[in-house]
Formats: sequence, C-alpha cells, structure tokens
Amino acid sequence: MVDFSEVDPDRIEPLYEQVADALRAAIRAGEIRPGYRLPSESAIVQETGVSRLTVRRAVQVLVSEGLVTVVQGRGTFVSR
Amino acid sequence: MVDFSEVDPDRIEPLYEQVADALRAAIRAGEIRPGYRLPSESAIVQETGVSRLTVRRAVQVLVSEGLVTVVQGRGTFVSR
DNA sequence: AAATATTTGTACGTATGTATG
DNA sequence: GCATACATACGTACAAATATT
Repeated sequence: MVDFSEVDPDRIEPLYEQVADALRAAIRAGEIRPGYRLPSESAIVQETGVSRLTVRRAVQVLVSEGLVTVVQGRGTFVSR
Repeated sequence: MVDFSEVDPDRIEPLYEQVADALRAAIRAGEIRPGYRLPSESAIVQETGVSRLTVRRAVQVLVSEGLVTVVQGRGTFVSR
C-alpha cells in the first residue's frame, strides 16, 4: 500500500519527515481512503527500519495537518 | 520563577501535562513576560526530575497553543 | 578568528500502561 | 484471558544553531 522505499537515513531530510511524506503521498493518491486505517506503528517500524518514536512523530505531522486521526487501541485513520 | 512543586509522578495527570500546566501558569501570571525566555529544557529537567523527552512534550503543548516559540540554539520564548 | 559551552533537534532503545478487538 | 495498537516515560547519543569566552 504505502511506498516507503525512499525512506533513507542518508538523505538530508529528517527521517520523520520522510515517513510523513510517504504516508501523505499514499493518502493523496487514494491508496488509503478516508475512514480507513493506516498501517500500525509497529508495521511501519518493520517496513521502514526506523524507530517507533520516529513513526509517531511522522504521524503527529499528519495529525497536525488534519489528514489523520489517531485512536488509542484501534489505529490511525484517514480523516473523512 | 516557575513553580514545579506540584509535578508528581503519583498524580493521575500525565507528567508532560503537569509540566505544561506549571509553565502555562507562570506565563499567565506574568512571571515570564512576552519576549522572555523560559527555563532551558535541561534546567526544567533538573528542577522537576522528569526526562527531557517529557519536558519537550510539555513545551510542544504550549507551542500548539500558540503560547511560546522555540528557536534552536537560543531557547523557548513567550509569544508576544 | 577559533574554540568552547549552551540550547534545541533528531533518533535510537527499552519498559510499562491504557484502550480496544 | 489474550493479542493488538496507541500512550506515557525513562535513558542515551550525537547533530545543528546559537552564544560566550
């Protein structure tokens, strides 16, 4: 679903921004539609190799943009 | 300046909120005026006994409220 | 000008708690 | 009860920007 292939610690952009970019791109491309769940934090950790802290910071960016909503115990969802 | 005496891990409120509350109270009381610096992160760590991560989360809360502005290498300042 | 200190920024790991399925 | 998923919180290390000596 989400293409994390460009996430690379050797790039100058902070990792949390790179992860946020990948998630944002997937949402904008309609790969994850409004109301649907993003991959879980631990899934993103596994797919990207970054830490959970970094994933959470990336998600926070999307929350502040109003793109997603986080629900404890359930997941992170694309805003309608 | 800032009264952190009520910051206590045994209270139910998350520590980062407790720290944010103390900073917000000091600002609202005029103990730190607009344009002036808050205590540094490490100073708050020493005064409260919480981790720097927790201090930074507290500051983020105030940033999101528009109460303070953070400048790398300089400090955190009360918004004018 | 240069080195050092201070302060915030990024990022890792680990542990435990809370809410939901 | 158990598994999954997010929440809080500790520690550590190094980088980047700024201020000081």
